[in-house]
Amino acid sequence: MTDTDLTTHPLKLIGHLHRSFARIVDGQLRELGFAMSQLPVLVALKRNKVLPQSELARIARVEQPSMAQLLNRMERDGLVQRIPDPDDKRSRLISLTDGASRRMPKGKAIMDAACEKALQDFSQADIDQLAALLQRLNVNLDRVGDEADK
Amino acid sequence: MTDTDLTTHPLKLIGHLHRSFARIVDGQLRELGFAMSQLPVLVALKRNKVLPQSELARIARVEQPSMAQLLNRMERDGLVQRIPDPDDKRSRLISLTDGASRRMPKGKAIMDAACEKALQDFSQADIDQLAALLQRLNVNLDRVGDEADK
DNA sequence: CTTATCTCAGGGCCACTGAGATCC
DNA sequence: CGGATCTCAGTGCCCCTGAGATAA
Repeated sequence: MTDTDLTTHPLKLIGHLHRSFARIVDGQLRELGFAMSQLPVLVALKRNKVLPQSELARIARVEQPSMAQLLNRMERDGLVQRIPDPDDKRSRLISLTDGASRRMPKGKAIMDAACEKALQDFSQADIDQLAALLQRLNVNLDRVGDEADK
Repeated sequence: MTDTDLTTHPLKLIGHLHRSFARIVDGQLRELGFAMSQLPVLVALKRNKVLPQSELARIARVEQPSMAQLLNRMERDGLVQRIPDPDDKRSRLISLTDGASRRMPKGKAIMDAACEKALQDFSQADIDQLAALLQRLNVNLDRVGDEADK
């Protein structure tokens, strides 16, 4: 009776889940100088070496000024550097600093350890099933969001 | 190759999911004067009529000053009222305003509609399975969080 | 005196909008 | 010129810590 909403609404569970996870991981990452909101940026730059701000905003799905602000903090904290784009003088290209690159594996280890603890009693089949269900949810929500954008 | 992390880490999917969902629902709720972070408070007060601030902080799992600030905004927006606790002169009791009570069903309808869209191609078995998996995750994360508190 | 409840002050983060500057 | 890219200024929300006031 008291928690019917919770069980019938997976989306509320997800909110709670996200907060718990953020609490745990964010606290540990902060000791390394990282933050969860930076992860999409860090991962994208790890893969692509160099990207313009607009592309990072697209990847992280935030507006451009939001990304600029995030990159300001990351630059202040010595995680990224901005260098002028030789091909487009309006734009600057973002890349990871050596320090950030060096600390990335440690950050990944923190994430992995947290994931492992969270999934400790899950079989591989459980994990696969969960991932499949969540991906379907993601597809649905993305479609709704795109429709709302019109 | 490009999104191995995403599929192997349900917890990243959840982050993305939470953001997409918040985007959609928060926007619609705001037109009603509600916000997602207020939901735990609104629901708890709907059930219990009257609660002290400390209890609300515990339910929403935030620190007390954070809850005070949230309640300040909610009071400013006419969602809750604070009345002196006759039994404890340190404390004030929080309750929903009539206006907020009246608008709650409409807010719930927004949530339900969003959930339905998100889950539109899910069978009942899918939903049950998803809820079960998410609840196991929640239990694990709560335990990790409690351990970290020491 | 100790503990519980709440307030105040201040800070950080993340996101937005609106208004430019600069360059393609 | 029109459009793309980024910056600047201002706002709001949400969460935190630390330092009180006041009452149990």
